[in-house]
Amino acid sequence: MKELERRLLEKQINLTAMRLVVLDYLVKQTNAVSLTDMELSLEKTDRVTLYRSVKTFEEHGLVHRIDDGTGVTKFALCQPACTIDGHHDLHVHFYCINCQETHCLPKAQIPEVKLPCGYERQETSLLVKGLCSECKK
Amino acid sequence: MKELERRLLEKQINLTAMRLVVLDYLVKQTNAVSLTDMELSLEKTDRVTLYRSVKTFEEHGLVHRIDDGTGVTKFALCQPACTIDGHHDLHVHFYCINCQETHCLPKAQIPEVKLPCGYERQETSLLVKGLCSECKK
DNA sequence: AAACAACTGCAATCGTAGTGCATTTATTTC
DNA sequence: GAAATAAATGCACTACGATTGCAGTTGTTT
Repeated sequence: MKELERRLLEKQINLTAMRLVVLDYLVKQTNAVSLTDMELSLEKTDRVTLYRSVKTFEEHGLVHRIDDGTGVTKFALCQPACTIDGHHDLHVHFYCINCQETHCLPKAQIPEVKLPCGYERQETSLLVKGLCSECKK
Repeated sequence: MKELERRLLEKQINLTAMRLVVLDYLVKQTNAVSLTDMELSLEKTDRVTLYRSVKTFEEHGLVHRIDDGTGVTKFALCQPACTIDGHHDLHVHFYCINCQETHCLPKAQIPEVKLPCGYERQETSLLVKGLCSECKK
């Protein structure tokens, strides 16, 4: 359990029982999860508390939010490079239209995009929809 | 006005007064628009009818939906290549965090992305957030 | 003109995001 | 260690976009 505490402190997030539970849940996931996913999986938790816990995590660079086009925001743990100063990981996200799961593809980096003159980039997100390797079989 | 009618018929969309009004509005926009935008701009229109009109347009490859991360779906006219069989245009979308407008960048094509083994791509979307050329000044 | 299909508009529902506030828990200060 | 203060939590409630059901309307076909 010390590992979880270390991860929170490392990002300057105060330790609470709730946050440890949420982080514990997140590290066990292989997919991005929604608030509803968390709410259903974690007993006796309040949705708003989850909402704010995850928001805190996001602000401190511990998780990132993923918009997979379903209209429901999902969350996943960040790579270590993300800090309170910003999310520095530029990986692709994949949404499987069959199993409806959303994965991070850390090995697929978002390529450079040429913007029209005068435009300034601050964030980039790339979402691929299709069939994941499991559903493709 | 014949031009608008032609565009609908070309995509096998039945002509109605409502649809002509919606299409007329869309061709005049330089940004992607939300249902609420349309609702406020077009007098005496019902949100649901707009919803269904745009949905029909989308299904017939006349408009595409854009998820700009704001949680509100936006719509914009497609390039001619889009048909009832799918949307074939792979341009980048840009969301300006200052003016909060969303543009299509037809000249910025989405680069090829290498997926992990076994994954099958069906759609790709790329969103850049930052400052548009107007707001950068 | 009757029959049918397509379209429209109102009412209502659903689900997620988000806020306000009172209570609890943790931390600091004396 | 107790009071004061700050942070975190949980409940109630609001806001809003997306979507469906259904009845009424319009348009088409025969």
